[in-house]
Amino acid sequence: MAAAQTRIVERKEHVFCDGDDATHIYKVEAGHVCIYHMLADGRRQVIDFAFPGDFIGLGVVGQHTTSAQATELTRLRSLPVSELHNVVLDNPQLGLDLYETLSDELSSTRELLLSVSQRSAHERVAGFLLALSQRNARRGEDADTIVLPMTRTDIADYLGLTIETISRTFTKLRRNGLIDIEQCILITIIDRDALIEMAEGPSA
Amino acid sequence: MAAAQTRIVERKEHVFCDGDDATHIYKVEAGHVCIYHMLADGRRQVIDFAFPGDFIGLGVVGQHTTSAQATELTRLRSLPVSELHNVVLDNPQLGLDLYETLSDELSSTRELLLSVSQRSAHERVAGFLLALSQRNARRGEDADTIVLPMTRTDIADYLGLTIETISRTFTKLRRNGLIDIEQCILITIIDRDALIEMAEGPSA
DNA sequence: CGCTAGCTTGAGGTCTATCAACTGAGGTGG
DNA sequence: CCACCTCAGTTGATAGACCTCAAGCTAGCG
Repeated sequence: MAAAQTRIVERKEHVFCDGDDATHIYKVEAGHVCIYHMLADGRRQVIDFAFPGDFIGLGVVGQHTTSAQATELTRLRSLPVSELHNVVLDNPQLGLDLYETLSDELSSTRELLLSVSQRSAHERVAGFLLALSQRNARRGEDADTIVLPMTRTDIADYLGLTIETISRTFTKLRRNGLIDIEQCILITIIDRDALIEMAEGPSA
Repeated sequence: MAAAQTRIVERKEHVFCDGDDATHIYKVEAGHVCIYHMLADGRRQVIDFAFPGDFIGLGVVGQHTTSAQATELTRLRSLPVSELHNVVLDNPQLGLDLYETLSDELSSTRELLLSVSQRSAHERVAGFLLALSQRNARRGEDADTIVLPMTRTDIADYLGLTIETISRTFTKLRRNGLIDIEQCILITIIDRDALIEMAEGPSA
């Protein structure tokens, strides 16, 4: 990663846009990035949220087919894809690594597809919170305290719901004592088992 | 592909199952394969339909995370993944090719996600038929005649709808003169423009 | 000829979107 | 320092799309 450079992106600023030439790949160092797809009629599908340590812009050959927008002040490291090609040809193992990274991305997109397609609003929201919690745990942070780095709109477009439904579901979870919410963005998991049960759906 | 072997799979028989070791990759030569994911409570998400010429089993490192079931008598060519690894290490370019293949798969999964998440039942079904039509056209076959190689249940689980909704939507398309249906599986596109308009949704 | 699997059709109910009003926080300018 | 504005979120009422349950139909097959 000799040719890697640091790039700072403001809140709401785009890292790249749909249709841009895919010139770089990026690694998030600090902050968060929202990856999404836009339809002609204004409907939006959020595909992923990139957290510190995550790569974005991978698996793209010509032009980007998604847009990437920082949800807050974000620091990235960028590597030109031309460089990437050279590095891969020199080092075949890296090609396999990229293949595996991409394969992870594929399976997480499938997981999201499954949620959006088959699960109710409650299940999706509960599952979303648990996924964030697990991410915290993996990073050695507190699994029960979640700081949401994205807006309700982002969550809604990610889960295929409306902001009203997200809001109502959060409120219901709070009323039922499963979670606590402070200042909209700080979520504390109180009854994890109930949350898991809700995420898993009716019979399971 | 020196080590490739032919394999015949009966209708309803599985090529591989969720949890199996990913020992081979396959190329469909004749017939059709349905790739899906199963939830504990019986809900199913069909991820893809593999047509002749398509690869299946790519992008998997340890165990399969999906199941693959033939929808009819199907002929495959199989290559052990051990072989694949060797070939890639010998030939770095192939690694990049796999990377690109996988990247196509990722973008088509995202496309499906977009449909399931943001589009109405009518839009999804119309889009599904048009996609099949385009596939025919690409293969030099008649773009207006579609032979469905899968059941209503498969389509429903693919589009995140119920079989009843699929059936009703087909009936409505037929009544409105957009398509013709013979013996459930033979679909003829009559008014392609109207079908495109329906697939694209309200404003677009 | 009866059976099963897959498909169609109908009636009724529910979940979530839509529309709309309200609240609170944060920023800006007078 | 306060008034004003905007943006994000919450809450309520209503409507509609799709699911669920149920019955009937057709084709293939033993």
